[in-house]
Amino acid sequence: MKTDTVFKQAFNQTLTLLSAAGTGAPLPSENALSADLGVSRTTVRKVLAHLAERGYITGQGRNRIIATAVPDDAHFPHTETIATAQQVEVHFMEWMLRGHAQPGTQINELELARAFGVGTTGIREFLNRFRRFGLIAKRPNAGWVFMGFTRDFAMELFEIREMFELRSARALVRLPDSATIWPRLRAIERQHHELLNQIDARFQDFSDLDNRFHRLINSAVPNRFIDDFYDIITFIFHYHYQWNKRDERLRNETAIREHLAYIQALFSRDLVQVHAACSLHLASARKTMLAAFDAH
Amino acid sequence: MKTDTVFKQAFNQTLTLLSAAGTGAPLPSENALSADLGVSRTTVRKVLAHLAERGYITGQGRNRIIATAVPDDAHFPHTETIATAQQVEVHFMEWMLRGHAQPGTQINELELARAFGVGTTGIREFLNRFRRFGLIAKRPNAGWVFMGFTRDFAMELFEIREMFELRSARALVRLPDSATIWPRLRAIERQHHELLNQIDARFQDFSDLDNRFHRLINSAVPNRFIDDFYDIITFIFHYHYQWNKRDERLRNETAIREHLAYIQALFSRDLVQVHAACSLHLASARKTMLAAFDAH
DNA sequence: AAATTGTTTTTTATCGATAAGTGAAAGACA
DNA sequence: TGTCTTTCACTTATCGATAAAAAACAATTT
Repeated sequence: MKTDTVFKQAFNQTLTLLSAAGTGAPLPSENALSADLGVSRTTVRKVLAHLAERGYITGQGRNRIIATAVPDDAHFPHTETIATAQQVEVHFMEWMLRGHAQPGTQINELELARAFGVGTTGIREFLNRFRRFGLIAKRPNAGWVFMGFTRDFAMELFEIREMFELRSARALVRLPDSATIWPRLRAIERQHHELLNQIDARFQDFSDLDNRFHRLINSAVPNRFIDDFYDIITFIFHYHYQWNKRDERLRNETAIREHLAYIQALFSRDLVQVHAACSLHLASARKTMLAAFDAH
Repeated sequence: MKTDTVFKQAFNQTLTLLSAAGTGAPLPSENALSADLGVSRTTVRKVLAHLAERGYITGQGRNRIIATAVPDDAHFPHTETIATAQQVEVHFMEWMLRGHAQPGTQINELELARAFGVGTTGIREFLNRFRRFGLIAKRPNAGWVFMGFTRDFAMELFEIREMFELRSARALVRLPDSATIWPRLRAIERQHHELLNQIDARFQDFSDLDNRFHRLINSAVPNRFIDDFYDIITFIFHYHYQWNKRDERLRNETAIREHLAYIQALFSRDLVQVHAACSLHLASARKTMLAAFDAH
C-alpha cells in the first residue's frame, strides 16, 4: 500500500506554521493551507484532524484556533517523511558509491529489495528510471548490470555538457535587451557576490547555486532535451560532491570567480569573450572531476 | 505471473529450423540451440519436451531426431509471442498517434491498463521508461500528462540532432586512415547504391538504412549520451514514418542522394565539404518532418 | 455569489505472491 | 577429457489487492 509520507511531511510543516503564528491565532482556510503546503485538501483535512485530536488546535469548521504551543517532539521523524521511491534512490547511490559496485557487477532486484527494506516493485521502478543516467544496462529476463562510474563516463558526460552550455551561451548573447533573462542574471550575480563574501561559512551552498546558474543559462532559449540532460548532470554532481570533499572550499571559491567572469562576459554581449569565459569554467570543472578519479 | 512468450517464440523458431532440416535429420545439441535461439537452455528443453510430446521429434538425450514434417498450424499465434511490456508500447503508441492524446491530456494508469488488457504495473513501468522521450511528464501522486507531439518538440529534437551529428562528422574526419570506420563506411555506401538502383521496389527499406547510417557515423567516436539520444530519434522516426506516408518514395530517394554526397565528403576529409553536405541533409530531414506538422 | 467546509469517487504507490525463465553444479556419455 | 544432459536453486515479469492521496461534487456559511 501507499505510505503516508505526504501526510507526515505536511503535518510537520503545519506544526512549524503553528509555532510561527502563536497561541490563539486563527488558522488559514483549508484551501490556503493546501496551496501553501503543496498537497491536496484531503491531506490538509487529515492533518487538521490529527492536530485537533492531539489538542493543538480547537474549534471546528471555519473557526479553528491554535490552542497550545506545540512541543518539539510532536514532529514525525524525518525518515518517515520520505517516500519509498526516494529512499530507494538514496540507498542505491550509497550502495553504488561505497564501492559495492565494480563495473560489471550484477544487480539483483530481490537482494536490493531486502537490503533496502522495500518491495521489488520499488527497485524495479527505480532501475527503470535510473537507466537513463547511463550507469546501468538491462539484459531482458536476466537482470541488470552496473556499468561503472568510470573516467570514460565522466569524459563523455562533459563532452555533451560543454556542447550544450556553449550553445546556450551563444544563443543567450543574441537575445534583445528586453529579454527577462537579463534581470534574472543580475539577481544570480548578486547571489554569487553574497556567497563569495561569506565563503568560509557557506561554501557548501555553492552546489545549489551552481546548479541554478547553469540551468538559468539554458532556460533563456530552452530545449527540453538539454533540460533533461541537466537532470543527469545535477544528479551526478550531487552525489559526486558528497563523496569527494577534498579542497571543497577552494574549488568552490574558484568556481564562483569563474562564474562571475562568465556572467560579465555575457553582459558584454561579446561572443568571443563569452566563449572564452565559458570554456575556461567548463574546463576547470572537468579537471576537478577527473582529478577525483585519478586520486582514487 | 510471467508470460511464456519467450518459450512460444523459441518454439516457433525451432519449428522453422525443423522444416529446413527435414525429416530424419538429427537435432543440434541443447547448447547449440540455446545459443542459436538466444534463450537459456532451460527454455530450449521446454521446447524440446513439447516437440517430443507432439511427436514432431523422437528419441531422447543425445539421439533426438526429427520425426515428421511439421504442419503449418503448429505455430503459436504471433500475438502470444509478444511480452506484455512490448505490447504496452505498441498499444500506447497507437493510442497516442490516433489522436487520443491532445497536448495536456491526463493519462490514467488504470484506464490504460484495462484498455490494453494488462496489469497497472506494466503501464507504470512503460510510462517510467517512456518518460525519457520527452513526450510525457509526471506530477507526483497525481499521474501523468501527455505533452503533445508538437512542432516545438520536433524543432528541439532536431536542434540536438544537428549538434550531435556535426560533432560526430567533424570527429570522424580527423580519424587516421587505419580506423575501422572507413571500410564500414564503404560498405554502407554500397548499400545505398543498391537501394537506389531498386528504389521503386524497396523504398520502404530506407528507414532502416538511414538509422544504421547515422548510428555508424556516431560510432566512430562514440559517446553513450549521443547513442541514447539516437534511441529517441529512432523511436520518433519509426512511428512518425508509419503515420506520414506522403511522398515517401521521393523523400527517400532524395535522402539517399544526400547521404551519398555526405559520404563522399567524409572520404574527402575536407571539413568544409563535410560540414556543407551534413548540414544540407539535416536541414532537408528537418523540413520533411516539419512539413508533416503544417499539413496536419 | 464567492469562498469555505463536508462527502464521495477516482487514482496512485506499494506490497507480496507466483509462474516463467536463467544459470550453475552435478552427473552421464562417447 | 571435454561435451552434453539432468536437476535444482535462484531471479525476473506480471498480476491483483489495498491504503493513501487527489479530485470532483455537494452542501454550507458569510
